[in-house]
Amino acid sequence: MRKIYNCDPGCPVQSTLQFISGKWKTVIMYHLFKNSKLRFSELQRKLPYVNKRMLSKQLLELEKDNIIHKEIYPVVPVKTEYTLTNFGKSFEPIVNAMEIWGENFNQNSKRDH
Amino acid sequence: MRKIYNCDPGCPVQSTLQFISGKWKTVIMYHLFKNSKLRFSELQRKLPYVNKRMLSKQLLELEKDNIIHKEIYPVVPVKTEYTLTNFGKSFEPIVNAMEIWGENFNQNSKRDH
DNA sequence: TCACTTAGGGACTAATTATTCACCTACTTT
DNA sequence: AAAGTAGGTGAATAATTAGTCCCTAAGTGA
Repeated sequence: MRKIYNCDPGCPVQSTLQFISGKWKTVIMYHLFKNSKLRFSELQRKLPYVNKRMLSKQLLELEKDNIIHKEIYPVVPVKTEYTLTNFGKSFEPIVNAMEIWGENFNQNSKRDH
Repeated sequence: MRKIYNCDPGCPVQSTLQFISGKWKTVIMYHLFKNSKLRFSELQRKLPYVNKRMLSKQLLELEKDNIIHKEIYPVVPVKTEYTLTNFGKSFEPIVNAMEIWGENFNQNSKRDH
């Protein structure tokens, strides 16, 4: 279980971190911003370094926090689809800023090498 | 030791996370953006829920990653000052976005209650 | 009938992070 | 001489995260 820190009322960054701290959450959200709808196996392919147990756990937490929505289709074999909720979408500026920073960094690393 | 994940080359968010994941890093950076220069004890006061061992470790990592700069004044008792490097400052859009999101969230929580 | 499919869950262990607590330096104040 | 100060560090422990391996459901195709 995640511990929710009793944030210093003056610290908005802390409030934000409650939801998105964790190593994979923003990455998952990033892929959902890019694709809007992804199946479990598609997410697995996009995050090959995260094993499925972990991925599953992170998705559960994101769902519990109402950041993503899971739709289960009772077909065989079963199919699931994950989408961002409106609440989840409110994190877009943050994920965007992270994306931009990372792209820049990757560019510079390539050049400097 | 932090593990640096061999990022999927296509995942800029991962690149970003290498530097700022961790529970307190962005909070520390946030305070340094607000104040530009802070002593160890001032940071302690701003993050009362983080003990100083942890604070010290996070500061060390941030310094190692060249995100902050530490200036030691050899007076008695010793005095230190932390500032953001230029590299550290490049994270401003991210920390800003987190600040804005958190402020909004705090506002809404207040209203909804 | 056997194997294969997708999307996980359960039990367990390993690795990493966070936290506590006591201790240090080198001088100043009481 | 004892206590206080700022800014830490080391050892030990607690808590959290990550990873492995095996299991299930309910068809489909060979």
